[in-house]
Amino acid sequence: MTTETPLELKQTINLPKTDFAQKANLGQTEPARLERWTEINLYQLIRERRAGAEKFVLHDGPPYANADIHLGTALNKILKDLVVKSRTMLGYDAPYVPGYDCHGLPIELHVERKLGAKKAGLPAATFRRICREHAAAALKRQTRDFQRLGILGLWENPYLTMSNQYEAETARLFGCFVERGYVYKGARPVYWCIHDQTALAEAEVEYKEHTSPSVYVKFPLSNDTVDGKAFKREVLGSEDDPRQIFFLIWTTTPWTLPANLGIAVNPNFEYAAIENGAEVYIVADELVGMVADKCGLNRPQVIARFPGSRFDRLEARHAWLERPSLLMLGEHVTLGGEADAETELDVKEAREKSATGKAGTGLVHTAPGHGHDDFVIGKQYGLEIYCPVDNAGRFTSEVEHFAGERVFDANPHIVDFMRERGVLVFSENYAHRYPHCWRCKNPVIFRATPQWFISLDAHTPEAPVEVDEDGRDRTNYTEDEEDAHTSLRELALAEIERVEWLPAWGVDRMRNMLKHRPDWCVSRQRFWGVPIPVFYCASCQFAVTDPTIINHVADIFATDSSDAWYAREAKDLLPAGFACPNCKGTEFTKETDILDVWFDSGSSSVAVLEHYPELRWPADVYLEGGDQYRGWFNSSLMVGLAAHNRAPYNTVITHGWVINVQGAKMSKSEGTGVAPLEVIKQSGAEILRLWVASSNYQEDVRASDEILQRVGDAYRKIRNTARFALGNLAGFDPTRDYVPQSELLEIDAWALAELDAVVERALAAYRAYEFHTVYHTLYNFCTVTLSARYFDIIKDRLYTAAPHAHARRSAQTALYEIADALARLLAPVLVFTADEIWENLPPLVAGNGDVPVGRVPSVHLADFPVVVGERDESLRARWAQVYEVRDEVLRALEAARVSKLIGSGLEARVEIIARDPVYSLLAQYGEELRYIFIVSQVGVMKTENADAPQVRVTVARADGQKCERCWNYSVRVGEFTRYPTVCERCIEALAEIEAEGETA
RNA sequence: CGGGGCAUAGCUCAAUUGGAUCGAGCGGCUGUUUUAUAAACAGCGAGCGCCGGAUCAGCGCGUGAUACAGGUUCGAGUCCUGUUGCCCCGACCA
Repeated sequence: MTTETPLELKQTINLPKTDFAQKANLGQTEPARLERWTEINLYQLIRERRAGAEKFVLHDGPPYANADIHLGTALNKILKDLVVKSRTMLGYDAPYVPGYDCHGLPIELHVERKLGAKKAGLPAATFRRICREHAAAALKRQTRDFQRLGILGLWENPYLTMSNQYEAETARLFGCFVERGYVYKGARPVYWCIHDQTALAEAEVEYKEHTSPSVYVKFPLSNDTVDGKAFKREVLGSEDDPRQIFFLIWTTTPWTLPANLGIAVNPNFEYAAIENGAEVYIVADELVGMVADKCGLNRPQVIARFPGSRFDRLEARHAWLERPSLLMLGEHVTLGGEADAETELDVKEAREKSATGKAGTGLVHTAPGHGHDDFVIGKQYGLEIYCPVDNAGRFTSEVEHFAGERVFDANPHIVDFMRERGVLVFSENYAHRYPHCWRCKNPVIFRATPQWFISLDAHTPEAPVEVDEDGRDRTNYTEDEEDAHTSLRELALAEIERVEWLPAWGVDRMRNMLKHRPDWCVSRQRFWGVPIPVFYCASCQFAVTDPTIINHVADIFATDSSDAWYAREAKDLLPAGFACPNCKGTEFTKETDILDVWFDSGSSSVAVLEHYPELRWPADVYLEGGDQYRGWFNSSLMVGLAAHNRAPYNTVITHGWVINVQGAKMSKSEGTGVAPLEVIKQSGAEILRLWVASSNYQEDVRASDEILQRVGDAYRKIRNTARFALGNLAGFDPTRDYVPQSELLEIDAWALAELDAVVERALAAYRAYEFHTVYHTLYNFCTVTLSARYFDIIKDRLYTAAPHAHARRSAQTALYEIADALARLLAPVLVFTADEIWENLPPLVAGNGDVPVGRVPSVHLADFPVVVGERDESLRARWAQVYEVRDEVLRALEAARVSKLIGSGLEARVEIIARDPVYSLLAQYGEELRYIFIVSQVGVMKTENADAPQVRVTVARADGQKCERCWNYSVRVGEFTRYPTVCERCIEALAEIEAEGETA
């Protein structure tokens, strides 16, 4: 018996103690931690630690190095980081090499705007240098922001599509396509300014009001073909009927009529044949009235009706030229009447307004060289991409009657001409929005120009392809038995079936796209990109497309960058002594087109995965937004097939778009956007990361202030849960105090069984890339299992038992396992907080052999917890029932509280009358029940009455006095002279504490 | 217009793949504790009647709900058809 004075009771309570702050202050602590990671070079440490482990390669789709990051970019990068970190902790060696897409039009446009008038006369090389600097600056800012998000990767050496090595590889890969015979030169309509004599990108045209002649023109049915005769018989009853059948078309660009090669109809529309004297016109049934009004036909008699599909491949004659015009089926044909307008915008506007009856006949004049839809359908039907208009917008000599005239000047002449010929049914002026050049403000035209294409359907070198004045070339095609006869499209369609798509509908979307996509036009009439490495013989115009030459050029790019294309003469880019294979000429000019930037980024799998030693081809995972089905997933697939006959990815994951609460698209201009950098500044990157993890990214993801508020609440709950565990581990030395499984108190064993189930669920979810399941599992575990139940119950034991007491060590053992597992499971999501938890776990000091000594310096170097399995499921089931009874008790306590019987639950004595299964369950726990229910006394009685409720709970005031130390009520308070205000339980604890001379 | 997707509580998500009356957490409201304290825990969630001045409790009745409308099925959030709304792609935004 000690003779010292009694202890201060408050000092004998083991209150939580930890450096793990309650308030996260993420805005400040995150950057500090990032700095520490940089100091120890955490990413490299992870690489070293995983060296030799099985590889897992996520290949980063390069964001465009133009603007600053927005919420969508953040979502994309955080998801990738979740994949990389979780695979790492699952034991893989999962390196992450980020990249940037550096070439392309948006940067050019940006630079042009900045330069303004100064751009004129600037050498291409200088212009490219400025573009390069702009991209470099943008990607630097992006890198800083990505790192701030807590994303670990090879930030000091990302891949850049504008690096020498990358540009060289891009050129070589173009050579691969050439070698396989997929590359050809064809024509394709682009916006063309006849004033500046240059191609324009869509972003470079402006739409303004413009008045065009609107004309209705009749194209006669060919009466001398078999099909034509049959059709005539169908309409008029006899092929000898003197009446002539005409297809009535409408257009606002009469100057494109000389290039007419076809007429498109919608296969799903009804068309009518109407009589006008000795002539019969075919127009869309719905538009008969409108057309008749306009064209001044009285009381048109409908003599027959057909679905549009009936006209497929019928032949009409050109309105005045000795040339056929082919009837074709196209879904782009609308009744709005504007589908044959020569601009995309007109078409779109018509669609949006779903305008009816403004103009049109439902039959669309088609000139494949002068319109986008025309081009697509023309290709489909094998029409020539015919464009008899030169750079200056003048008709070429082959155009009868109008050769040499500028197209806009020719318009009225053509109208007059048609009127004289009697092929014009009606004309009027038509005001609409029409594209104009953004620089010179003149109206632009659609004009087919020579372009390089990659064929989706070429099977062999001899496959028929389009030829233009430059001819085509198929050098050095190697007869590779296996795939020589397989087209890119076929290869691609077969390959995507082997790829795993998440979500699964991705394969449908991809298949659909591949089936219908046109040949890939890889030419861009621009400067900021990888030049198409092709030469033209100065004397015979022969196009040199030779993989050997291309590789020679690529070697130059590798050392001098593709700027060399602009800085050097053709002869300095060709091997010494190279002569034209066709005419032996030795003078060459360079191709001026550059490659489509999708070719750049599509090349990344080879250019990056085969370049960085830590990576490998193919990638395990691509993960991008759903817009990339047509973009990067597609171009990467093409390049993969050309290079290695295989898709460059095993799994493709897509995420949805970020939208606001109303489900509308995020828009900065409307103020509905959430700025990621703002969120980071105010709440921390963790909140953004937790938001990503909480959302089901396979659908569109919602973001708003309220949602982020909720996520912030959740963060604090998780943080406090961890803090409670850490605080109660003060003084716990795992190597000394750890209680073996078999000696744990039952509820502690239960908590660990629950933890194990959580670990199992979380790991399965991580493996399946279902991060929101991880989040909900962990969050639910924190709120319900731990905070509301386990922690609340064990508080009494942790605080009031003697520090060394077995019961306390038992709880601490569970807390230790929980905190450790939480840190690991949270690490991919809460990268900063998990590391902070990790640091605040009790130190592992001198070991006794059972527990490993020391801990890796960061949780990101650790593995996920291991699933024990073989859980005692009966334990979990039993406790589930106990908690059901507990809920009943809590309800009863609340009622007692409302009626002012009690305040704190410890002021209560609970009496339970239960029927059997429940009674015997409760009986097992006996004295424990008061701790489980957090009341001072519990009495359990059995009833045999089958009419009684299973459980009946009544509440009374607890007997005895409140113990000053543990606040439980006991009739024995006051019995103990040394500590007269304390209960029998505390007396024992105090005795132990005094004996050991220890406080918490 | 075409291709693809989505729609469950104010918010984030479940629902054993066609199984019974659709759930959890959060938020909200109302309280309790002051030993996780810038915290923790709990209860509550249409309405009507018994009910007569009001409140609480109890008991009883009973309604509704997976965007909307149909269909298949013994049975549908889940499968089919259509409609509406929103998103993505066809326009170089992830």
